[in-house]
Amino acid sequence: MIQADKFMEDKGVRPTAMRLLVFRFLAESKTAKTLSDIENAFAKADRTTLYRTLKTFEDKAIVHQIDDGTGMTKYALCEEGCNCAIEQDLHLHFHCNNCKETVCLTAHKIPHINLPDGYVAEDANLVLKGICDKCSGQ
Amino acid sequence: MIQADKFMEDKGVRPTAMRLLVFRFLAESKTAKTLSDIENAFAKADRTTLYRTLKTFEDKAIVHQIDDGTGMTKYALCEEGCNCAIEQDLHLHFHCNNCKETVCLTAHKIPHINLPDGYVAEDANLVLKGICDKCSGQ
DNA sequence: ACAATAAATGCACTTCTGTTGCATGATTCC
DNA sequence: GGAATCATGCAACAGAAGTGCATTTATTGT
Repeated sequence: MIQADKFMEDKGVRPTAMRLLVFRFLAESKTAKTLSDIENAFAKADRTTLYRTLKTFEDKAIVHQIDDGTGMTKYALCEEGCNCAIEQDLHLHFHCNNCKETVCLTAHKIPHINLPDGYVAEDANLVLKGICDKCSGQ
Repeated sequence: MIQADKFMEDKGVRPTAMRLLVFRFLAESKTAKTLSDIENAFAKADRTTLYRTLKTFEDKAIVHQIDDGTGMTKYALCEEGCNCAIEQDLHLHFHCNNCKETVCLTAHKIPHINLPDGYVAEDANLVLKGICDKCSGQ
């Protein structure tokens, strides 16, 4: 992992203490996290600050939002080379019905779909649900 | 369209006045509707009643929920032969960024995805976003 | 270094959707 | 007709998302 503060400055985000903590928390997470997850991870954190921190991160293509159908938006770090900034990085997400965690499957892109005449796709969201590798005992 | 009340009785749902209205409203809709949409369509309707009506419809496989990423769950009638009751009917949904409407593309099934070892898919949700046929002027 | 400016943070509050409890009204069954 | 069951409506709550504003912290220019 590169230096977090240098990385953030390169992205045009001031590396404050809180932001570095959030960044590192997400970096160490293997799964996508909700705002509440992050809030609970730091006892003294204010929800609004975290909310705006994540929004800033999103604007600067440091994290991307994930809507896995649980009703709570989750956040995950963009991978090296994730081009969320320019266009949507159309990898799919997997939500485990057992451990309730959601992971990015960055290697798996959403396949192209032939739409009826007149429909123009600009974005896509594919969420698979089932049992993840850890829960399937493999 | 078959008789709505007979259809509902076959499904095991008592065809009350409100339910028939909701059913007909959804039947006449080309797009998926939110609870608020339905609420606004009938001035004197109570939100709770509509909420439970939709829940009942869902249990009896008359409608299915759609999560198009807008944050509001939408509802659409199940098609003839839609097997939501037995298993998920994995058709995809299209959300228009222009008119904000969401439609079922029942003819388009979600393609099979090869997952990494240990992952077992049980369900899937694919939402494409862009411009619909009406808004693209075709 | 110091003032002026800009950015980040924290608190309070609002809004909106989804949801449940409970009392009342309508329907079915015997 | 009366009991039981189901549907409805009102009120209230929960949780997440979002906004406004004041305060603190950092940056800039001189």
